[in-house]
Amino acid sequence: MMISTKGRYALRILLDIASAVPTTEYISLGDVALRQEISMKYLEAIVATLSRGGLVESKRGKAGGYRLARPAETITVADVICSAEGGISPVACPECDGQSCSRAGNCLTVDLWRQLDTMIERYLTAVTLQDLLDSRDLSVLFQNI
Amino acid sequence: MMISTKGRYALRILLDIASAVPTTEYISLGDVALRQEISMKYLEAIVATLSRGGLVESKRGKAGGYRLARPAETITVADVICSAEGGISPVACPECDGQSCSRAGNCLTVDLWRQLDTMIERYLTAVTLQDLLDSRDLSVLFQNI
DNA sequence: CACTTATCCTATTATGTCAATAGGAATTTA
DNA sequence: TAAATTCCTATTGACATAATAGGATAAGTG
Repeated sequence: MMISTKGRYALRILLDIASAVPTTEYISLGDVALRQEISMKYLEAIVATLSRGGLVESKRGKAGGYRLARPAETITVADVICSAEGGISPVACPECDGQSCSRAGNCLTVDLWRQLDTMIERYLTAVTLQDLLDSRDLSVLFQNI
Repeated sequence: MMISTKGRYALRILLDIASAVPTTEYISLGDVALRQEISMKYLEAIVATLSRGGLVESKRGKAGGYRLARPAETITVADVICSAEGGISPVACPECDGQSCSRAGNCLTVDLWRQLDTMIERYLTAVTLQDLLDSRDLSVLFQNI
């Protein structure tokens, strides 16, 4: 789980779309496919989930396409990954939720994974699409978390 | 990739072994299996990689088993995950290494994933088996990174 | 020397998710 | 009507993970 091709592609796709000069313009997946060298069909599948997640708006038919549903400053990388992959947590931790946690030995690790989750989520929430578009130095954000 | 069952189990196994009262004692996988409720055979597979990674020492035959190869203070969670899963990076990033990075659009994301890797690795390197055994408050370590 | 308890070694299977593709239906514009 | 595009449902292939199986080797014990 965590960050697979789907998530990485989703981010690239959104950055591509967000680069449109009037941000109100609709970008077709055909154009994105050419620029990003990802197959149309796969793009469709990924964008569908982004659309369901409310990150992009679509317009069908000729001269249709996709555009961001919100300003790039308000869309975080966490939003993108969550939407594309249905979650961020790097640890699918069955021990955490429920009964099996009764064993004392396990619970030594629960806090570790929780803390890790928190950390990753904070970081990815701190970075927006606009930050990436501006090629901002992320190590600054990294310090401030 | 990232942290799968194998990695989580590996950590639990090592903590179990590390809990032995004289730390020089050899703990059999049979005992670990009972306490951790993991099948012997699966344990064997996981411990084999930990052994190859130099984290545990074994003793064969009757009254044999496993013990830590180094003090628990010197074994980090990063060591364990690396050994069990062959790496930590949550992003298998083919864009990062090599030719396809020529496209400018992609490179907006490379720094993000690098930074994330660094962050996770630092955190998991900051936590040792002993920290977990002591049930130390990890949020303190978390702040100091 | 047997016997028992272990680790070790090499396969194999089953499951599931990911990555990618395929074909066509619905919609909008010109 | 025609072209371009999003939408919808299904399917496939490949691969990694999770787990199991059977036996070989080693070491202690009576």
